[in-house]
Amino acid sequence: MIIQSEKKDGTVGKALEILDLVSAFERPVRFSELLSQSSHPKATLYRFLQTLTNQGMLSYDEDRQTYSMGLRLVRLAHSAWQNASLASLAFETLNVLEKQIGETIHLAQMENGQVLFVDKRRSSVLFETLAQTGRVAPAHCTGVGKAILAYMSPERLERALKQQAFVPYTASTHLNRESLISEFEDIRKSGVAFDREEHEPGIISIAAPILLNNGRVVGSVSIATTTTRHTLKDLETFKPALLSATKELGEAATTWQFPSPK
Amino acid sequence: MIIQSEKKDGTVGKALEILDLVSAFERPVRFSELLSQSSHPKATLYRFLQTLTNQGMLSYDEDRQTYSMGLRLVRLAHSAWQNASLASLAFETLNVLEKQIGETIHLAQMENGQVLFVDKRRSSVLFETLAQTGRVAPAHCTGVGKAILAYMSPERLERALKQQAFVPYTASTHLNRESLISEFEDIRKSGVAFDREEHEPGIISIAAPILLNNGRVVGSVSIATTTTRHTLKDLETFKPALLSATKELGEAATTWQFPSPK
DNA sequence: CTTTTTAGTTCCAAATAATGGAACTGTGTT
DNA sequence: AACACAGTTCCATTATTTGGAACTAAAAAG
Repeated sequence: MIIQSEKKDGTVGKALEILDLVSAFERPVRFSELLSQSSHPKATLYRFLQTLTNQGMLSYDEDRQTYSMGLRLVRLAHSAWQNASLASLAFETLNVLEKQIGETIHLAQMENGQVLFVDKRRSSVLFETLAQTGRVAPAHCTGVGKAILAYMSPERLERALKQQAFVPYTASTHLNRESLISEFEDIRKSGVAFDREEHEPGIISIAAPILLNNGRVVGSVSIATTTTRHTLKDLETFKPALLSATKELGEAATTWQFPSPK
Repeated sequence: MIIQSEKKDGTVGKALEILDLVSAFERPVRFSELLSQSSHPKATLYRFLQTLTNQGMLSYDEDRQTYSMGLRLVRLAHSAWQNASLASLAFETLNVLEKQIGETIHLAQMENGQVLFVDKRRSSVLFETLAQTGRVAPAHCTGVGKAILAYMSPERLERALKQQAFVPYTASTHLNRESLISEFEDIRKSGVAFDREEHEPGIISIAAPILLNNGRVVGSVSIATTTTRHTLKDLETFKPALLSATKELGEAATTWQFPSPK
């Protein structure tokens, strides 16, 4: 879905590419399945899988001869989540917002042109959005994604747009760069981005960027609901609470010296 | 704390070692700090950090010149957590147990000789244990750890014991292999392991292994509390509920063909 | 303001590790 | 028993990693 950056990072880059490959299957996968999806020769792929398994980045089921993602990733990711994501910083603010709003709340950051959810609060168990912590979604068709894109520097934006595949998830999904960009001015004017069922039918959201003092955008927060429960107009009423939360987060991120993305 | 397995896995292994190194700092870290902790020459370490940053496994803060863990790990770990951990499998069972017991519940698996928490339910916010999802703890001084060790095959156990550093966290922590092993027979006889303030003063727990039909242990569940709220005797009363939950999980894991660790 | 120290970055020939075609092994199938 | 197929090992060739040293930029000392 996402157009991969074709950087040359030697052996390490290739190995990590294989992690992405295994991850894409979302289930235990056989050697031959991976081989058919990979450009590497048999022996090369085999050796990579051995190394990664050995290292705990993958796990191998001997009985079924299948590879899946390894638990070492869970350990390493905990560290990332704690020390390099907005999640720890935002914990209390999201608690407050959650209580105040009573709808599903997402905290997202950009990762390689995609939206990465680093926290999620689900007030109602009656509906599930696709998002969970650690999950990714396309940027071009989500509230959180558009809220971030609209505030990016031209260079960052250019890089991010190149990574968008503009997959048409629903009838209202932006289908190309121009259509998407045309929305940005409105977003900057109002300070919020709406997801008008662009990713999932029946799911709408309002999202706002988290901005550092220097103007750089580091992430975004969204309030999501279903069309059966609320209209876009209803979401508008959450705007003050949302903006107050994102303002607080922006200040916290600045104070805590959260890295400004270039 | 953990004795690293000194396997030679070429460039990829070395790169991943550096991820562990950065992770160990638990905060953004400068090049020179890493250099002093690493056996690599300056230029080599420098190149590794570049590659890993480039790949999103680390993130680099240009202003402060510090490295932290990268968000790509969070994305990859989501996949691991969903498809290769007991967490998805155990979700409902833990929900039930949580309601039934009203104490903190942990779901753990082994990762490189350490206990890795793959889910945690905190019924009371009044006390915090060190455990969170993705966090690791030593095996030799935790209920979840001992419950797993006691049921391991001799070969697995030997490997795991070699990785124990026997750090004395409290006065009751097992200080050597023999002391630890001497407890295993009791654990197997009763089916549960107790943490008698061996990891954190004031924190006790009862834990039980999750066993596949073929007898292999894949993880464990614990119920933890504080000494101010309960005694070890009180924990004993949770035993039936705990064992019923782990039995259910063992059956589920067998049915769903959860990989048997060798 | 100049010198010195320290931290981070680049370079390149030598050393080492990755590569992949082909041969091999083991399991299941006709 | 012969075959097909998935997975594994081998090893000479090729390409990448390696790290000492030189370099640059920024900070501290004089």
